[in-house]
Amino acid sequence: MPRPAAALLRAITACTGCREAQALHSLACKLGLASDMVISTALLTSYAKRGLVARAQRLFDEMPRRDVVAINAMLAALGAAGRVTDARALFGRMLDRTPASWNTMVTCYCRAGDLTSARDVFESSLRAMSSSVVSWNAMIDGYCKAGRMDAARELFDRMGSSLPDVITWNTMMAGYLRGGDPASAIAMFHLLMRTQQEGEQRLRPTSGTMATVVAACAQVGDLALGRQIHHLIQQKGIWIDTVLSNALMDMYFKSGSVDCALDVFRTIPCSPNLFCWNTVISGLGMNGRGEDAIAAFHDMVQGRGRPNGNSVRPDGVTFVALLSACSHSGLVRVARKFFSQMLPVYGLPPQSEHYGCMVDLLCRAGHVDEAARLVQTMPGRPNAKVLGSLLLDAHVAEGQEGGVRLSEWAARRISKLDLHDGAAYGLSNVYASLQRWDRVEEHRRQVRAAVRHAKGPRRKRPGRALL
DNA sequence: GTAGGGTTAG
Repeated sequence: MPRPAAALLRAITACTGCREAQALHSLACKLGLASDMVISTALLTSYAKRGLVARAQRLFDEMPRRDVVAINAMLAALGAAGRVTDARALFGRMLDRTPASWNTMVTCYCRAGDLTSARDVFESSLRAMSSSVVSWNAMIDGYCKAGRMDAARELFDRMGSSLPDVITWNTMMAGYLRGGDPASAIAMFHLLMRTQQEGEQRLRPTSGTMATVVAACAQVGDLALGRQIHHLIQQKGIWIDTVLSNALMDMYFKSGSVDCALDVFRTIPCSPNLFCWNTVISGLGMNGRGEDAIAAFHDMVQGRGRPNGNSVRPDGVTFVALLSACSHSGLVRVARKFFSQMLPVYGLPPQSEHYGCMVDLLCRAGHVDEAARLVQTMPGRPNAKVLGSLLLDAHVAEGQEGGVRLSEWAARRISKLDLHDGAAYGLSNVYASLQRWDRVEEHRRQVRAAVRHAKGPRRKRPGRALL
């Protein structure tokens, strides 16, 4: 490939924005490289990654010739956009399919939640002798993400001992973790280490393996194992990327080892990204270090805190972390300021979880009336999250009759929401803790009645008010 | 140039 084409290709694969992709596209045209199949395929993928399927499609349609890689790229673009029917049609027209074509279809169906079709395509790929370990991994991941760990495990076991690669193991571990079974994720990690020691050199754990098992340690609260794994990571010289850094920091923060967490933060190999900052801010907050959390926030937006650090734009999660940090440390005035700056300064309209944080914070500080005003003036109808905060926190303002009244107002509003939300069932307990036994019975009757109503033949659409 | 996994809040 001539030098300008190679340079252009590198730029296309590395580019990050829509306008950048468009600029590189027109550059390719001016250089007379637009008809180059490799360049066009890279551009197609670049558009697809930014969610610009229509542009990707046009590029594809205008290609004078299309090889199997170009078609596979288009197939993936359609799949990522959820256009299952179009993907299937294109796949059906393909004369020679590579394993990547089959795998793309499996992933496409899995993402659309159609596991039956995914399984059909997967089995066909086995029959067509066009499968690879990637097909198995894609299918297993589909089951994992659908919460069907039994089916995932069955496939994993069917693979035998030589076919699974480290990604297969990572997928299974992550599946267990996401499915709320961190103990099984840890068990698989031990099994992986044993298998590797028995001579499977392909099964060297990656930073992804370590991130998952560390997250599992954090969930079961096994700091001892977590530390051991941290040592193992250093001993094996596994590269601690931002993902693994986050998992380690999170584990240390959750176990109260703030200094260890900050040590990890200081040694992140590149400039910390949004995820890293969010982890640090929430971690400091949950350890009662509200002032430090706020300082971290300022470092984040100003690009300080690290030599040659970049400025990072906060997102909604950042503000949940920041506001709850304020809440844990009783920093009411600062929280009000940040909350009011969200839209005008940072361009982030407060969501219900942010209102929830503010309600939580105001109630804890005894500003029950202000919390009530906030909920009553928030745009849209307050949902179970916000009302739940109000319900659970308003009576914390002890001895305040207003608090109890507000709690009850929230309870009534919740009972008008969809009861399948689960929040309504928690109500009885709150009443009980308020020692209002008369209301407990009354509420339980309401819940029973509403559930009967919900199960009845005239079931309304879920998510709508029942009363 | 195309196909698979991993981290963050409450």
